Amino acid sequence: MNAPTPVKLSFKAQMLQAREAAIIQSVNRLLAEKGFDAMTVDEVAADVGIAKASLYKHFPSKEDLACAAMVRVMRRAQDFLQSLPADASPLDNIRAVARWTMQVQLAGEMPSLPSQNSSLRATLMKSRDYMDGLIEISDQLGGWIEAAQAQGSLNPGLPPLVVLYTLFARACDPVLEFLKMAGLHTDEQIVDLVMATCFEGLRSR
Amino acid sequence: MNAPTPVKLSFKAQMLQAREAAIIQSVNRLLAEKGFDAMTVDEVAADVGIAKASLYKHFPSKEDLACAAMVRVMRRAQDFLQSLPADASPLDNIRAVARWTMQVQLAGEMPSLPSQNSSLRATLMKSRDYMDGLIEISDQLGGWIEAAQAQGSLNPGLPPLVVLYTLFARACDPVLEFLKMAGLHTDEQIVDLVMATCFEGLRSR
DNA sequence: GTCTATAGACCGATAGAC
DNA sequence: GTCTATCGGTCTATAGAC
Repeated sequence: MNAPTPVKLSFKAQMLQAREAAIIQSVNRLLAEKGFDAMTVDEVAADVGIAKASLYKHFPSKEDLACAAMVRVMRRAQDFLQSLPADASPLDNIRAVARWTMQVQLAGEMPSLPSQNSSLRATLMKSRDYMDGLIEISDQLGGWIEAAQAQGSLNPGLPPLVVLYTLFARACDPVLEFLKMAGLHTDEQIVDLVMATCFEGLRSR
Repeated sequence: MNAPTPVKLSFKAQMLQAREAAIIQSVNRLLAEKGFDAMTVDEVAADVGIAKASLYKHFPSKEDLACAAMVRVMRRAQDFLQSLPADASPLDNIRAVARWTMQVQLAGEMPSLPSQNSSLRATLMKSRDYMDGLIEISDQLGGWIEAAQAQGSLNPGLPPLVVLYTLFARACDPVLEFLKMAGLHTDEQIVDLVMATCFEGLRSR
């Protein structure tokens, strides 16, 4: 066996990477519009335009497909976090993240997983990419939350964990979908309205 | 065929009703703890302690089982609405309903349905009991929302529909489940915290 | 000519329906 | 208790790159 030249290797790797990206994009879209249970592996293969067996060359199970999609959105979230201006206030950063999350969901690009599926949970927990991303995002947000509370722009009476979970929950808030179905507001108006209920609350100020 | 005596009919009806109540209670519990997709009809039959065929005597499909559970919680909600003191303020009533909804969810008695399943949606929409209950609850809450906004206790800048959907969404808020898993707070504390984020918002007042 | 990746048939299990 | 459909996962023959 000859050692493959760097060029050859890079080309093959590029091919693999490109295809994997296409797979993950399809999975992401299908997870967003149908959810994990309703999404079938055959469907994914058909959507990508490859055979099912080829899928299994890349990902050993349906759970791993979903996991890859989750890792992808988390990477996107991390990229967004890094793109925020360094001189912005903690509250502005937190608001920007919440807004971004809702925009992704309204754009139909937020994969939705059932929170009860245990085999899926196990796969996610075993994935270093997923867990590392989750922890890094949580740490980043956690720091901003505590800073915002210290300077009084976020309610200091709330445990930071409650604030963190409340922000995460915006990624799967059914209110966005319901308001979109109602058809009375543009996507941007919907985001503004839910941002208001989230940060200002339902009561008058 | 003899015409059945009133006593006999009432007895038979009672039996049917009792069994149906048992079925719906099992379905409700299973829907709450596993969700619609993960719940199997065999499981329901085993839980009730009857044959699967008997289930189909009562409910023609899995979707109808779920629908019956939804009608049940809606009845419970309507009963709760009627139990509220007549002299309470609109805001107090709204808060009481939100609190009740979260308590039901934390007690593991809130059936959770996938919002994307179209055959399930179709079954719900066709059910007069479900739709009537939903409309009645929405009307009741809608009246309180507008009254609360008129007297300035709820933010009048929010469309009433947004407030209504935000309240409904508390029935499936994943923050409750996450906080419960974290194990740092009692159920009552969790409800208080989420009530605070919902009505007062994340920002300081 | 060899070797890899693919396409598409195929299998076993499971769940809904009757 | 059976029947059928579907889905996750596997197997094999083949096409094409080198």
